Amino acid sequence: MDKEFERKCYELAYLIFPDVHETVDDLEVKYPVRRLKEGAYVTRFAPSPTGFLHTGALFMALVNKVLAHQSDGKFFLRIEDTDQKREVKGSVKLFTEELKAFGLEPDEGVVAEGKEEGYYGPYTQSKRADIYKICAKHLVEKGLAYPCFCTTEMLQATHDAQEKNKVVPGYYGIYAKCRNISIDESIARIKSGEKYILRFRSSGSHLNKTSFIDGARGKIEIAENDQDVVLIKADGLPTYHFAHVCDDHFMRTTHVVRGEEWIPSTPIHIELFKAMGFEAPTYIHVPLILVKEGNSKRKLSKRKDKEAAVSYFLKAGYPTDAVIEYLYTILNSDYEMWRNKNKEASRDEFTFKLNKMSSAGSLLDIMKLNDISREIISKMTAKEVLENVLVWAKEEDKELYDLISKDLDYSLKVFSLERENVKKIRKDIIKWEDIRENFFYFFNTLFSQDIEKNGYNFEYNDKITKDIVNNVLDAYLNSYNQSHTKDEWFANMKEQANNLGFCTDMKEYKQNPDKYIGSTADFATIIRIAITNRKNSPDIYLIMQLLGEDETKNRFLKAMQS
RNA sequence: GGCCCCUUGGUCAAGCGGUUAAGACGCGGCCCUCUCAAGGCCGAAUCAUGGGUUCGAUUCCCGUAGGGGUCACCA
Repeated sequence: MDKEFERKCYELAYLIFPDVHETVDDLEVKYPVRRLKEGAYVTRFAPSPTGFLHTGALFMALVNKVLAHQSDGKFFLRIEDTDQKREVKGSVKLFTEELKAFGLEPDEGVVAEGKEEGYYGPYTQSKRADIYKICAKHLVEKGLAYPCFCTTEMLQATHDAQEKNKVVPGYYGIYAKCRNISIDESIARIKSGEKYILRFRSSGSHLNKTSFIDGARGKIEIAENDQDVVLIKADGLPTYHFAHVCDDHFMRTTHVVRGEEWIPSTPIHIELFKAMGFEAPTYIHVPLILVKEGNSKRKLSKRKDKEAAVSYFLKAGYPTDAVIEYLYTILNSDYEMWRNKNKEASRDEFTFKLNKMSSAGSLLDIMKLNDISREIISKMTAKEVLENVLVWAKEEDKELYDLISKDLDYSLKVFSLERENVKKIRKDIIKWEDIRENFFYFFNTLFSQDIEKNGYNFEYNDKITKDIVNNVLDAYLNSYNQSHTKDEWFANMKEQANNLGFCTDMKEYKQNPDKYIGSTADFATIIRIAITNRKNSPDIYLIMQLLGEDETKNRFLKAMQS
């Protein structure tokens, strides 16, 4: 009887997979266990090519890479393209380029569009059909997989009835209609050309509990799987569940890092690994990155949140290093502490610990990222800033790129402003996008554009009238001397201010504001606006030195004529 | 709804039975100052809730609430 059943299973397997001659054992030989140092992690990043790289995915890739590299292991990239309907072309190119931009390029696998490296490939699921067939055939032979002839409508009807009767929905037990079809009948129906898919024959029960040790969370207890999940879809490609098992076994993945949304389906995977006779990897479920909406939190959504796409950070010009540094702070709870003690150290010196990984979802904190980014940029030399800005502007702000690259020596001086040879480095750039607003007045074209668009923003009031402004500018222009030192320059400004009725003693001014037109600060503000058309700016002395005497004087004249 | 995960200030969080409950970002104030950014100093702000266990609970156990996830021939 058993022998007879076994024979029939083989017959069915042969009928379904007439062209498959290799066996699972052949694959074991073809993809041998990796020869790596004891304790080395083999991890992977396995996105679906659906159009854009999600910020949460970047986080996942980071965890994977850090774990692998910290243990002298391997980190590979696999493309999970078994859902052809959702596939967006160009995704692979985008993913590989963006990962590279953040320093998260894989050691193995899909390294660029149309380019794979490594001995465990192919690393694109749609090219692995043969492997899945071999594995599926193996299960059919063992009686652990069977053809299912149910139509989508039938499945839907069952599902609805289950919902109505408040029983656990799904394809299992008595609801698994095709599970008990005899092999003879299955063979006959397949031969007659009836359409079918392949399902797993689960031996579990949701009444029983099973558990697994999550690498970050510890023991997780959960109901056993009893669903006869689909293994091979009508299009001949495997479902995620089956592909995951076949791929991660034969790619010899040791640790699967994935989002916590996968916890509920882990029992399926564990049962599948067991059915195939494979050892399951260690699962590490990481929290989702959330965003605040009203009083609650939700997953970063690509439709609502621009930050959900990694490309946002690239476009805005955040140094990729800043984004990674920020991600580290939510990756390991003691990272910030470590960073404060080791300000100059490389991140590679930090030991990432799985048990220090937060298990609650974190809110994406743009303010924090901004702070980190500002700090990182403040540590760059003018030359580094220039190089970074050029790379960014070339892609994102062509006009700015042309202006900056026209006179590199001048641009370098501009970026040196309050950056080099100073005690206190200016910290007002968060991302390269900010460069335009912070430095536009150094470029005549942009300065003129600004005046044209906004006019001068002198803040006239009862005391500071248009006449006063013109008097200030006139007096200042006439006394202006480009060769003044900073002290001479300041002394001169005070003198001019004093002559026109401004108070040059702040304490005195605060006590008797009515006696004066304004203070030195007000006087300086008028000068500042003439030069930059902004109320706030870095040291105006330095700005005028950089602009040069002619341009400085031009700007005073221009302001007076307005 | 079933099942699972999570819960310390606005945010990221340290804490592992006894603490004035760290630190960082953000916020407020003051100082410095030609303005801004920065910097210095100071400050406000947290253990979701109810029961246990204990001499003592933020910490251990149970329940409740809240948030999130998941229940496809998607991944």
